[in-house]
Amino acid sequence: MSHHPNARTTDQLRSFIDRLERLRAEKKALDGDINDLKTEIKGFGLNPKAIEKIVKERAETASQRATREYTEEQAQIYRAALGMLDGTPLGDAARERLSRKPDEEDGAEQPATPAPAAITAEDIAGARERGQVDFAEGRKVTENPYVAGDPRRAAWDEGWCAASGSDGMDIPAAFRRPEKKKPDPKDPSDGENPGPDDGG
Amino acid sequence: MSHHPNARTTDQLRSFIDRLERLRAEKKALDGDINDLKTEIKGFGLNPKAIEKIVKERAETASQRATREYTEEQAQIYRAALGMLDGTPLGDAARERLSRKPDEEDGAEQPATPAPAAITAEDIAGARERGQVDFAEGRKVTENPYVAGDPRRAAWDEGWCAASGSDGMDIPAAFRRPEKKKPDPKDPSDGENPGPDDGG
Amino acid sequence: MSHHPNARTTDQLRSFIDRLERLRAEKKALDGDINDLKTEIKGFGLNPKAIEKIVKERAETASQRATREYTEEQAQIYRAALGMLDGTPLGDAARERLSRKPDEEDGAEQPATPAPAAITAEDIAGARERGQVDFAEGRKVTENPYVAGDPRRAAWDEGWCAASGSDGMDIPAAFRRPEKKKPDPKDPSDGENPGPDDGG
Amino acid sequence: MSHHPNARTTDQLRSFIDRLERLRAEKKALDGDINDLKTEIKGFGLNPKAIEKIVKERAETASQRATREYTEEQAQIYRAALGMLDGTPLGDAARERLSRKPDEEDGAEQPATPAPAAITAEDIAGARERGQVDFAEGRKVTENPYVAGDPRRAAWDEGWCAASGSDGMDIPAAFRRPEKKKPDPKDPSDGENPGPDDGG
DNA sequence: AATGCTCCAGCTGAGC
DNA sequence: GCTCAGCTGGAGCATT
Repeated sequence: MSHHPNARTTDQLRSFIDRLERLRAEKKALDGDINDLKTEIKGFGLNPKAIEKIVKERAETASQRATREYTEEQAQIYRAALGMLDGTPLGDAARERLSRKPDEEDGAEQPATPAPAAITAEDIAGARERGQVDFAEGRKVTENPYVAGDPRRAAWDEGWCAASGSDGMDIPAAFRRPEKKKPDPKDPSDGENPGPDDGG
Repeated sequence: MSHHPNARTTDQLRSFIDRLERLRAEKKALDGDINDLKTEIKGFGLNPKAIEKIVKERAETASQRATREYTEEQAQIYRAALGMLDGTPLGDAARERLSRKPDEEDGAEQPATPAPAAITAEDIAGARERGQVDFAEGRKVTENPYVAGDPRRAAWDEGWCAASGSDGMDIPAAFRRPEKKKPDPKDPSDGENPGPDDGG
Repeated sequence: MSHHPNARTTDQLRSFIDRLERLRAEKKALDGDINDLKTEIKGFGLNPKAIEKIVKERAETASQRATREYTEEQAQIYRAALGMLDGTPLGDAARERLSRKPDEEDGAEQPATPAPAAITAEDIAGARERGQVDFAEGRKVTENPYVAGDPRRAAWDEGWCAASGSDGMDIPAAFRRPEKKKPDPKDPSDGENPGPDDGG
Repeated sequence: MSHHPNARTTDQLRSFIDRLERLRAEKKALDGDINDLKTEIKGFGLNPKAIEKIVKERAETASQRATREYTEEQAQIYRAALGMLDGTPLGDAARERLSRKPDEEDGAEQPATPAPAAITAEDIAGARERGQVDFAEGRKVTENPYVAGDPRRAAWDEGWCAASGSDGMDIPAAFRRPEKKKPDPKDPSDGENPGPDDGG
């Protein structure tokens, strides 16, 4: 007993507790940092929630993303069936899905995107460039020349946005979150263009 | 003490506990019912998750919906700026938002939807009907004649889906959830058309 | 098309949604009821949180209870080892646990409670009765004659409490929750007898 | 436009996203570390859940602790009233609370702990030492000479445990978590000394 | 600003 | 052995 060789157990216990507490503290600190960052984002005029959404998406694995999108497609199909499609037409994926014959169901890796046939990567790049040009020439973002379902449509969008982001304005208006002008919660001018009641 | 007028307190206590337990039990029972329902849905070949999504949306208040959509718009704008728009072009709302002049920011209730100018409720109804006809004539869902951004586009979609839902097939293929054909999780043929790994 | 035999799918979809919404609504209603009940309890002068605790305990299975208590014992032993035992001496179970020889660990169902040897159910009943008598004779609840670790101690407690509950006062003082006399959160007279800041 | 001074907005956006992702990653890493630690604890023969409990307690503010203990007291009183006191006699605080006159309710900072009158810090220290001595002399932990309610009781416990922790055994048996010897869930020898079904 | 509630993710025990 | 449902703890949100 002179040299209690295992007050060690108690020491270990103490050490475990210390380590646990330290780890929890670090986690808490990170929470603080994240909050600070969100504040900074808000202060900069951007929308933290939207950014978080993007971060979450980027964190998804391929299969998670697939599942999520797949579910969303089905939801859209159901909405259409129920007559709930309210100004948000079917997405491309849902559209493509509906156009399949029953027996070519999933698995069967057929051409997939039905129409665009001959669209190449260059076409895409071209569309992007054209979006930039169109912006420079004063066309509006609503004047995308490509039809929905055409992959070039998104590319043109990107080009237009890219150009619009480098035009000298400090923050493009649409990027900014509108001022918190406490909108009367009783009349959200429902359905028109709401703007936020920032907390949901 | 013959008539302890307030063993009542203890009785009350007991009663409170009983009531609480009963309520909690009922809640638990409902959880069970919901699970059963989901099983039934799955058994019927529909996707419970997608249905839940719809239910949730329908439960939203106008302002919640507004906020959610608004956040999504901004996220899309950010994605465009980052070059992440991957085949999913800008939604109408985001597009409309980007087309505004900085000074007509939100609040100012100007015409809102920019272009469609003269589109009336009748036009919408007509588009819906045309969707039904087009389905009957064998056109594909991808052949929606209306341009994105045009509200008639969604109406046509609805019409097409409504018609396609009453054509005699028992469950339209696209409604069904594909068989659980254990997709190799290593190769979700990412981006193509995944189908689900239903649990996510 | 005259007799779309399977607008049934859409009908089913609609029905599923209805049922889901109904179930969720019922659940929500129950939440409301529970809240009302808590309000009622508070209004009656009892402590809803404490009651919830009891309800939760009663809902536990034997094995859950066993596990919970076992964990608590170990926590107590650890606390003792760390010198954290702050006026809350070791519980009986922990005490009993510490007194075992290593090799008679658990499983081995030996006499278990070490000392009380000859205490019978009648002794317990007697102790309970004595608690009632002692209350009637004006003894204080702190004057429990049984030593800790003796099962009769709890029985006496129960008897005393039972008697004290039927003495004509409408709600025994200790049952009541003290008025919300906004205690200065800066000086909770920490450690003495705090009373609540009810939310925690 | 030669030096688009505010592709800066997009750059900022990118930066915000990077920072957010980094912070979230660090948090996730910490979760991993915590899990590793728990595994280590388990491997060492100690009970992670019990340790977590201690860590949580230590993290509590004074007022949180006060509230928690207060609620527990009331729960005990209610249990007593309901005849649920199952071998776990009233705690000191509850006992003290019950012994008050209605009008000296809380707030009024009267002597509080009723009896112990003259017990000093030295008495406490003495009791602790005596616990150590008693352990050395072979007394059992159940032979605590102090009556429940007496603060020296806990001190003696601590002393006894401290001594028992340095006696040369590597891990005192009671510290260890028993092996996972799949206890028959039908007969947890409920109420005796259960040992764990570790997860609850 | 603080607290209570709701939702979600991560973990744990059961079942094929 | 792996997946699945259930649960518990934490984070976000609404409210006062």
